[in-house]
Amino acid sequence: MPVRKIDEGQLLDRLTEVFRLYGYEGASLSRISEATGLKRASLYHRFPGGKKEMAEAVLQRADTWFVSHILVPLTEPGEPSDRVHEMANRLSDFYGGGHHSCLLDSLSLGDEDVAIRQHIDRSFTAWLGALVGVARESGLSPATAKLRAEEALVRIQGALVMARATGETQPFLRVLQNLPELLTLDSEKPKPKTKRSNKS
Amino acid sequence: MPVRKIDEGQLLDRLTEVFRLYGYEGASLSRISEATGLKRASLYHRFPGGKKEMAEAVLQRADTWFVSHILVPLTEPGEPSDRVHEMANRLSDFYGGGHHSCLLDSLSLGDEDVAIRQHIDRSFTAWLGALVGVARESGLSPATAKLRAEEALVRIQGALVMARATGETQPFLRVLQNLPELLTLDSEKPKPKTKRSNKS
DNA sequence: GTCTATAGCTTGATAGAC
DNA sequence: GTCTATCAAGCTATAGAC
Repeated sequence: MPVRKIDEGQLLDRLTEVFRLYGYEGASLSRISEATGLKRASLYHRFPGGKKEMAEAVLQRADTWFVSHILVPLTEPGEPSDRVHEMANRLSDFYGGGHHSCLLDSLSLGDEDVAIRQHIDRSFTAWLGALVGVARESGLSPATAKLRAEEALVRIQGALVMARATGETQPFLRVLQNLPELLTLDSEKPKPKTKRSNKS
Repeated sequence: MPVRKIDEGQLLDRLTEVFRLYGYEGASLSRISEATGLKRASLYHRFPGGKKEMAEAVLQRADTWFVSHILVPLTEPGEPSDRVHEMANRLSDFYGGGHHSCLLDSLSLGDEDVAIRQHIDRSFTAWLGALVGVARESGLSPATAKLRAEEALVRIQGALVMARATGETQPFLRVLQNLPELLTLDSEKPKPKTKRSNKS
Protein backbone atom coordinates (compact mmCIF):
# COMPACT_ATOMS: atom_id res chain seq x y z
CA MET A 1 0.00 0.00 0.00
CA PRO A 2 2.30 2.79 -1.21
CA VAL A 3 -0.53 5.29 -0.74
CA ARG A 4 -0.84 7.90 1.97
CA LYS A 5 -3.85 7.26 4.16
CA ILE A 6 -3.72 10.84 5.34
CA ASP A 7 -1.92 13.87 3.97
CA GLU A 8 0.63 15.89 5.88
CA GLY A 9 -1.79 18.69 6.69
CA GLN A 10 -4.56 16.54 8.10
CA LEU A 11 -2.02 14.45 9.99
CA LEU A 12 -0.58 17.52 11.67
CA ASP A 13 -4.08 18.79 12.43
CA ARG A 14 -4.95 15.61 14.30
CA LEU A 15 -1.60 15.61 16.06
CA THR A 16 -2.13 19.21 17.11
CA GLU A 17 -5.48 18.41 18.65
CA VAL A 18 -4.09 15.51 20.67
CA PHE A 19 -1.19 17.56 22.03
CA ARG A 20 -3.54 20.46 22.72
CA LEU A 21 -6.00 18.31 24.67
CA TYR A 22 -3.60 16.09 26.59
CA GLY A 23 -0.26 17.87 26.75
CA TYR A 24 3.03 16.19 25.89
CA GLU A 25 2.98 13.33 28.39
CA GLY A 26 -0.72 12.72 27.95
CA ALA A 27 -0.38 12.52 24.18
CA SER A 28 0.41 8.80 24.07
CA LEU A 29 1.14 7.04 20.81
CA SER A 30 -2.04 5.04 21.36
CA ARG A 31 -4.14 8.19 21.43
CA ILE A 32 -2.23 9.64 18.51
CA SER A 33 -2.63 6.41 16.56
CA GLU A 34 -6.34 6.39 17.21
CA ALA A 35 -6.74 10.05 16.29
CA THR A 36 -4.79 9.78 13.04
CA GLY A 37 -5.74 6.29 11.90
CA LEU A 38 -2.08 5.42 11.53
CA LYS A 39 -0.39 2.58 13.41
CA ARG A 40 2.66 3.19 15.55
CA ALA A 41 5.14 2.06 12.90
CA SER A 42 3.56 4.34 10.29
CA LEU A 43 3.89 7.30 12.62
CA TYR A 44 7.58 6.55 13.01
CA HIS A 45 7.90 6.39 9.24
CA ARG A 46 6.58 9.94 9.03
CA PHE A 47 8.39 11.15 12.15
CA PRO A 48 11.63 9.17 12.61
CA GLY A 49 12.40 11.24 15.69
CA GLY A 50 9.30 9.89 17.43
CA LYS A 51 7.03 11.83 19.72
CA LYS A 52 9.51 14.62 20.24
CA GLU A 53 9.68 15.25 16.50
CA MET A 54 5.87 15.17 16.29
CA ALA A 55 5.58 17.82 18.99
CA GLU A 56 8.13 20.06 17.31
CA ALA A 57 6.46 19.64 13.92
CA VAL A 58 3.13 20.59 15.47
CA LEU A 59 4.66 23.62 17.16
CA GLN A 60 6.41 24.66 13.95
CA ARG A 61 3.21 24.39 11.92
CA ALA A 62 1.16 26.28 14.50
CA ASP A 63 3.83 28.95 14.62
CA THR A 64 3.93 29.40 10.85
CA TRP A 65 0.16 29.51 10.59
CA PHE A 66 -0.14 31.95 13.48
CA VAL A 67 2.47 34.32 12.10
CA SER A 68 1.00 34.44 8.60
CA HIS A 69 -2.68 34.50 9.57
CA ILE A 70 -2.59 36.52 12.77
CA LEU A 71 0.61 38.48 13.19
CA VAL A 72 1.39 39.56 9.62
CA PRO A 73 -2.14 40.96 9.06
CA LEU A 74 -1.56 42.96 12.21
CA THR A 75 1.20 44.93 10.48
CA GLU A 76 -0.72 45.78 7.31
CA PRO A 77 -2.12 49.25 6.50
CA GLY A 78 -5.20 50.55 8.25
CA GLU A 79 -6.31 51.93 11.56
CA PRO A 80 -4.58 50.12 14.44
CA SER A 81 -7.88 49.62 16.25
CA ASP A 82 -9.39 48.08 13.10
CA ARG A 83 -6.45 45.73 12.75
CA VAL A 84 -6.73 44.66 16.37
CA HIS A 85 -10.44 44.12 15.85
CA GLU A 86 -9.68 41.84 12.91
CA MET A 87 -7.10 39.97 14.95
CA ALA A 88 -9.73 39.39 17.61
CA ASN A 89 -12.03 37.82 15.01
CA ARG A 90 -9.26 35.57 13.74
CA LEU A 91 -8.35 34.58 17.28
CA SER A 92 -11.95 33.64 17.95
CA ASP A 93 -11.81 31.25 14.98
CA PHE A 94 -8.37 29.97 15.94
CA TYR A 95 -9.48 29.10 19.46
CA GLY A 96 -12.90 27.81 18.46
CA GLY A 97 -14.68 30.67 20.18
CA GLY A 98 -12.87 29.81 23.40
CA HIS A 99 -13.53 26.06 23.33
CA HIS A 100 -10.01 25.15 22.23
CA SER A 101 -7.18 25.59 24.68
CA CYS A 102 -3.82 26.97 23.61
CA LEU A 103 -1.25 24.50 22.28
CA LEU A 104 1.58 26.56 23.77
CA ASP A 105 -0.06 26.35 27.18
CA SER A 106 -0.73 22.61 26.98
CA LEU A 107 2.85 21.88 25.94
CA SER A 108 4.37 24.07 28.64
CA LEU A 109 3.51 21.58 31.38
CA GLY A 110 6.23 19.36 32.82
CA ASP A 111 9.94 19.16 32.13
CA GLU A 112 9.86 18.26 28.44
CA ASP A 113 12.55 18.96 25.94
CA VAL A 114 14.57 22.16 26.01
CA ALA A 115 13.82 22.72 22.32
CA ILE A 116 10.10 22.60 23.02
CA ARG A 117 10.31 25.06 25.90
CA GLN A 118 12.40 27.42 23.80
CA HIS A 119 9.95 27.16 20.91
CA ILE A 120 7.09 28.08 23.22
CA ASP A 121 9.03 30.99 24.66
CA ARG A 122 9.92 32.30 21.20
CA SER A 123 6.33 32.01 19.97
CA PHE A 124 5.03 34.07 22.85
CA THR A 125 7.79 36.61 22.36
CA ALA A 126 6.90 36.98 18.69
CA TRP A 127 3.24 37.41 19.54
CA LEU A 128 4.10 39.97 22.19
CA GLY A 129 6.31 41.88 19.77
CA ALA A 130 3.54 42.12 17.20
CA LEU A 131 1.12 43.44 19.80
CA VAL A 132 3.64 46.00 21.00
CA GLY A 133 3.96 47.05 17.38
CA VAL A 134 0.30 47.96 16.82
CA ALA A 135 0.07 49.50 20.25
CA ARG A 136 2.94 51.84 19.44
CA GLU A 137 1.56 52.66 16.01
CA SER A 138 -1.68 53.68 17.66
CA GLY A 139 0.21 56.32 19.59
CA LEU A 140 1.01 54.64 22.87
CA SER A 141 4.43 55.15 24.43
CA PRO A 142 6.93 52.27 24.22
CA ALA A 143 6.54 51.54 27.91
CA THR A 144 2.76 51.64 27.85
CA ALA A 145 2.63 49.61 24.65
CA LYS A 146 4.66 46.86 26.29
CA LEU A 147 2.44 46.87 29.39
CA ARG A 148 -0.71 46.69 27.30
CA ALA A 149 0.63 43.93 25.05
CA GLU A 150 1.60 41.80 28.03
CA GLU A 151 -1.79 42.48 29.55
CA ALA A 152 -3.48 41.34 26.33
CA LEU A 153 -1.59 38.05 26.26
CA VAL A 154 -2.33 37.54 29.94
CA ARG A 155 -6.05 38.04 29.39
CA ILE A 156 -6.24 35.80 26.32
CA GLN A 157 -4.39 32.94 27.98
CA GLY A 158 -6.25 33.35 31.24
CA ALA A 159 -9.63 33.33 29.54
CA LEU A 160 -8.72 30.11 27.74
CA VAL A 161 -7.68 28.53 31.03
CA MET A 162 -10.96 29.54 32.64
CA ALA A 163 -12.88 28.19 29.67
CA ARG A 164 -11.14 24.83 29.92
CA ALA A 165 -11.75 24.65 33.66
CA THR A 166 -15.34 25.86 33.78
CA GLY A 167 -16.64 25.46 30.21
CA GLU A 168 -17.57 29.12 30.22
CA THR A 169 -16.45 30.99 27.08
CA GLN A 170 -18.03 34.37 27.71
CA PRO A 171 -14.97 35.77 29.48
CA PHE A 172 -12.88 34.84 26.45
CA LEU A 173 -15.26 36.55 24.03
CA ARG A 174 -15.27 39.62 26.26
CA VAL A 175 -11.49 39.69 26.33
CA LEU A 176 -11.46 39.71 22.53
CA GLN A 177 -14.03 42.51 22.43
CA ASN A 178 -11.91 44.64 24.73
CA LEU A 179 -8.64 44.12 22.85
CA PRO A 180 -8.94 47.22 20.61
CA GLU A 181 -9.54 49.45 23.61
CA LEU A 182 -6.69 47.81 25.51
CA LEU A 183 -4.11 47.87 22.73
CA THR A 184 -4.74 51.20 21.04
CA LEU A 185 -4.93 54.83 22.09
CA ASP A 186 -7.67 55.99 19.77
CA SER A 187 -10.40 53.35 19.78
CA GLU A 188 -13.98 54.52 20.30
CA LYS A 189 -15.58 54.24 23.72
CA PRO A 190 -17.33 51.00 24.78
CA LYS A 191 -20.96 50.61 23.77
CA PRO A 192 -23.39 51.86 26.47
CA LYS A 193 -25.68 48.85 26.17
CA THR A 194 -27.45 49.55 29.46
CA LYS A 195 -28.69 52.69 31.12
CA ARG A 196 -28.04 51.51 34.66
CA SER A 197 -25.16 52.97 36.60
CA ASN A 198 -22.35 50.87 37.98
CA LYS A 199 -23.46 51.64 41.51
CA SER A 200 -25.62 49.09 43.28
CA MET B 1 9.23 0.26 61.20
CA PRO B 2 5.81 1.32 62.51
CA VAL B 3 6.92 4.94 62.27
CA ARG B 4 5.79 7.52 59.72
CA LYS B 5 8.67 8.70 57.59
CA ILE B 6 6.70 11.77 56.64
CA ASP B 7 3.61 13.33 58.19
CA GLU B 8 0.35 13.85 56.34
CA GLY B 9 0.94 17.55 55.78
CA GLN B 10 4.41 17.26 54.31
CA LEU B 11 3.32 14.30 52.21
CA LEU B 12 0.47 16.28 50.70
CA ASP B 13 2.77 19.24 50.14
CA ARG B 14 5.15 17.13 48.07
CA LEU B 15 2.29 15.51 46.22
CA THR B 16 0.84 18.91 45.43
CA GLU B 17 4.09 20.10 43.93
CA VAL B 18 4.39 17.06 41.67
CA PHE B 19 0.82 17.38 40.39
CA ARG B 20 1.30 21.13 39.95
CA LEU B 21 4.50 20.72 37.93
CA TYR B 22 3.58 17.72 35.78
CA GLY B 23 -0.20 17.50 35.68
CA TYR B 24 -2.12 14.30 36.35
CA GLU B 25 -0.65 12.08 33.65
CA GLY B 26 2.84 13.45 34.13
CA ALA B 27 2.74 12.82 37.87
CA SER B 28 4.00 9.24 37.71
CA LEU B 29 4.35 7.16 40.84
CA SER B 30 8.09 7.14 40.24
CA ARG B 31 8.25 10.92 40.42
CA ILE B 32 5.90 10.93 43.40
CA SER B 33 7.95 8.27 45.13
CA GLU B 34 11.13 10.22 44.58
CA ALA B 35 9.57 13.49 45.76
CA THR B 36 8.09 12.01 48.92
CA GLY B 37 10.73 9.46 49.87
CA LEU B 38 8.06 6.76 50.09
CA LYS B 39 8.09 3.61 47.98
CA ARG B 40 5.14 2.71 45.79
CA ALA B 41 3.64 0.26 48.27
CA SER B 42 3.81 2.82 51.07
CA LEU B 43 1.97 5.34 48.94
CA TYR B 44 -0.79 2.79 48.39
CA HIS B 45 -0.96 2.23 52.12
CA ARG B 46 -1.65 5.94 52.62
CA PHE B 47 -3.88 6.24 49.56
CA PRO B 48 -5.60 2.90 48.86
CA GLY B 49 -7.38 4.47 45.91
CA GLY B 50 -4.06 5.08 44.16
CA LYS B 51 -3.17 8.07 42.07
CA LYS B 52 -6.75 9.20 41.69
CA GLU B 53 -7.16 9.37 45.46
CA MET B 54 -3.87 11.25 45.76
CA ALA B 55 -5.04 13.86 43.27
CA GLU B 56 -8.35 14.31 45.04
CA ALA B 57 -6.65 14.59 48.43
CA VAL B 58 -4.34 17.22 47.04
CA LEU B 59 -7.25 19.14 45.54
CA GLN B 60 -9.21 18.88 48.78
CA ARG B 61 -6.33 20.17 50.85
CA ALA B 62 -5.59 23.02 48.47
CA ASP B 63 -9.26 23.92 48.47
CA THR B 64 -9.51 23.96 52.26
CA TRP B 65 -6.34 26.00 52.61
CA PHE B 66 -7.41 28.44 49.93
CA VAL B 67 -10.84 28.99 51.43
CA SER B 68 -9.59 29.59 54.97
CA HIS B 69 -6.50 31.62 54.09
CA ILE B 70 -7.68 33.55 51.04
CA LEU B 71 -11.44 33.58 50.70
CA VAL B 72 -12.59 33.82 54.33
CA PRO B 73 -10.31 36.82 55.08
CA LEU B 74 -11.89 38.44 52.06
CA THR B 75 -15.23 38.54 53.89
CA GLU B 76 -13.97 40.03 57.15
CA PRO B 77 -14.56 43.63 58.27
CA GLY B 78 -12.65 46.47 56.69
CA GLU B 79 -12.46 48.48 53.52
CA PRO B 80 -13.06 46.27 50.45
CA SER B 81 -10.02 47.68 48.69
CA ASP B 82 -7.87 46.92 51.73
CA ARG B 83 -9.17 43.38 51.84
CA VAL B 84 -8.42 42.88 48.16
CA HIS B 85 -4.97 44.31 48.72
CA GLU B 86 -4.39 41.76 51.45
CA MET B 87 -5.65 38.98 49.23
CA ALA B 88 -3.15 40.06 46.59
CA ASN B 89 -0.34 39.72 49.12
CA ARG B 90 -1.51 36.27 50.15
CA LEU B 91 -1.82 35.22 46.52
CA SER B 92 1.72 36.35 45.87
CA ASP B 93 2.90 34.03 48.63
CA PHE B 94 0.62 31.23 47.51
CA TYR B 95 1.95 31.32 43.96
CA GLY B 96 5.56 31.93 44.93
CA GLY B 97 5.56 35.41 43.47
CA GLY B 98 4.38 33.96 40.17
CA HIS B 99 6.90 31.13 39.97
CA HIS B 100 4.38 28.43 40.92
CA SER B 101 1.71 27.51 38.44
CA CYS B 102 -1.87 26.88 39.54
CA LEU B 103 -2.75 23.34 40.63
CA LEU B 104 -6.26 23.72 39.23
CA ASP B 105 -4.82 24.65 35.85
CA SER B 106 -2.30 21.81 35.81
CA LEU B 107 -4.94 19.24 36.71
CA SER B 108 -7.44 20.53 34.15
CA LEU B 109 -5.47 19.05 31.26
CA GLY B 110 -6.67 15.86 29.61
CA ASP B 111 -9.73 13.72 30.18
CA GLU B 112 -9.13 12.71 33.76
CA ASP B 113 -11.74 11.72 36.27
CA VAL B 114 -15.12 13.40 36.39
CA ALA B 115 -14.69 13.98 40.12
CA ILE B 116 -11.47 15.86 39.50
CA ARG B 117 -12.97 18.06 36.80
CA GLN B 118 -15.95 18.84 39.02
CA HIS B 119 -13.68 19.67 41.93
CA ILE B 120 -11.75 22.11 39.77
CA ASP B 121 -14.96 23.69 38.52
CA ARG B 122 -16.33 24.09 42.05
CA SER B 123 -13.08 25.61 43.32
CA PHE B 124 -13.10 28.26 40.63
CA THR B 125 -16.78 28.94 41.25
CA ALA B 126 -16.13 29.45 44.97
CA TRP B 127 -13.25 31.78 44.24
CA LEU B 128 -15.36 33.71 41.78
CA GLY B 129 -18.18 34.00 44.29
CA ALA B 130 -15.90 35.46 46.92
CA LEU B 131 -14.57 38.04 44.48
CA VAL B 132 -18.08 38.99 43.43
CA GLY B 133 -18.82 39.45 47.13
CA VAL B 134 -16.16 42.08 47.82
CA ALA B 135 -16.83 43.77 44.53
CA ARG B 136 -20.50 44.20 45.43
CA GLU B 137 -19.66 45.35 48.96
CA SER B 138 -17.45 48.04 47.46
CA GLY B 139 -20.47 49.46 45.70
CA LEU B 140 -20.35 47.86 42.26
CA SER B 141 -23.56 46.64 40.68
CA PRO B 142 -24.21 42.89 40.61
CA ALA B 143 -23.57 42.73 36.88
CA THR B 144 -20.39 44.77 37.04
CA ALA B 145 -19.17 42.87 40.08
CA LYS B 146 -19.50 39.61 38.19
CA LEU B 147 -17.67 40.99 35.17
CA ARG B 148 -14.83 42.32 37.30
CA ALA B 149 -14.52 39.10 39.29
CA GLU B 150 -14.29 37.02 36.14
CA GLU B 151 -11.78 39.45 34.76
CA ALA B 152 -9.68 39.14 37.91
CA LEU B 153 -9.58 35.34 37.69
CA VAL B 154 -8.76 35.56 34.00
CA ARG B 155 -5.83 37.88 34.67
CA ILE B 156 -4.45 35.85 37.55
CA GLN B 157 -4.58 32.57 35.65
CA GLY B 158 -3.27 34.14 32.48
CA ALA B 159 -0.34 35.75 34.24
CA LEU B 160 0.59 32.40 35.78
CA VAL B 161 0.46 30.76 32.35
CA MET B 162 2.70 33.44 30.88
CA ALA B 163 5.10 33.08 33.80
CA ARG B 164 5.35 29.33 33.24
CA ALA B 165 5.90 29.77 29.52
CA THR B 166 8.33 32.68 29.56
CA GLY B 167 9.74 32.73 33.10
CA GLU B 168 8.61 36.34 33.41
CA THR B 169 6.77 37.11 36.66
CA GLN B 170 6.35 40.86 36.32
CA PRO B 171 2.96 40.60 34.60
CA PHE B 172 1.71 38.48 37.50
CA LEU B 173 2.91 40.98 40.08
CA ARG B 174 1.29 43.78 38.10
CA VAL B 175 -1.98 41.88 37.96
CA LEU B 176 -1.92 41.59 41.75
CA GLN B 177 -1.19 45.30 42.12
CA ASN B 178 -4.16 46.19 39.97
CA LEU B 179 -6.64 43.91 41.73
CA PRO B 180 -7.95 46.52 44.20
CA GLU B 181 -8.66 48.98 41.39
CA LEU B 182 -10.28 46.24 39.31
CA LEU B 183 -12.46 44.74 42.02
CA THR B 184 -13.61 47.78 43.99
CA LEU B 185 -15.33 51.04 43.21
CA ASP B 186 -13.59 53.27 45.70
CA SER B 187 -9.89 52.45 45.57
CA GLU B 188 -7.46 55.35 45.20
CA LYS B 189 -6.00 56.17 41.83
CA PRO B 190 -2.81 54.45 40.61
CA LYS B 191 0.50 56.00 41.66
CA PRO B 192 1.82 58.48 39.06
CA LYS B 193 5.35 57.09 39.14
CA THR B 194 6.42 58.89 35.95
CA LYS B 195 5.82 62.37 34.59
CA ARG B 196 5.80 61.30 30.95
CA SER B 197 2.53 61.14 29.07
CA ASN B 198 1.20 57.99 27.48
CA LYS B 199 1.65 59.49 24.04
CA SER B 200 4.79 58.58 22.14
C1' DG C 1 4.01 1.88 58.24
C1' DT C 2 7.46 0.71 55.14
C1' DC C 3 9.66 -2.32 52.54
C1' DT C 4 11.06 -5.91 48.44
C1' DA C 5 9.27 -8.43 44.88
C1' DT C 6 6.25 -9.08 41.40
C1' DA C 7 2.14 -9.04 38.40
C1' DG C 8 0.09 -7.23 34.28
C1' DC C 9 -0.62 -3.66 31.39
C1' DT C 10 0.94 0.46 28.59
C1' DT C 11 4.46 3.14 26.94
C1' DG C 12 7.87 4.69 23.20
C1' DA C 13 10.39 2.62 19.71
C1' DT C 14 12.17 -1.06 16.02
C1' DA C 15 12.42 -4.99 12.60
C1' DG C 16 10.83 -6.81 8.72
C1' DA C 17 6.82 -8.46 5.58
C1' DC C 18 3.96 -6.65 1.91
C1' DG D 1 3.67 3.85 3.12
C1' DT D 2 1.42 0.88 6.09
C1' DC D 3 1.18 -3.03 8.46
C1' DT D 4 1.92 -7.09 12.26
C1' DA D 5 4.89 -8.58 15.64
C1' DT D 6 7.99 -7.66 19.02
C1' DC D 7 11.14 -5.39 22.39
C1' DA D 8 12.72 -3.20 26.70
C1' DA D 9 11.30 0.13 29.79
C1' DG D 10 7.86 2.42 32.12
C1' DC D 11 3.47 2.45 34.26
C1' DT D 12 -0.27 1.44 38.11
C1' DA D 13 -1.30 -1.68 41.42
C1' DT D 14 -0.88 -5.76 44.71
C1' DA D 15 1.07 -9.56 47.92
C1' DG D 16 3.43 -10.53 51.71
C1' DA D 17 7.72 -10.05 54.85
C1' DC D 18 9.30 -7.31 58.69
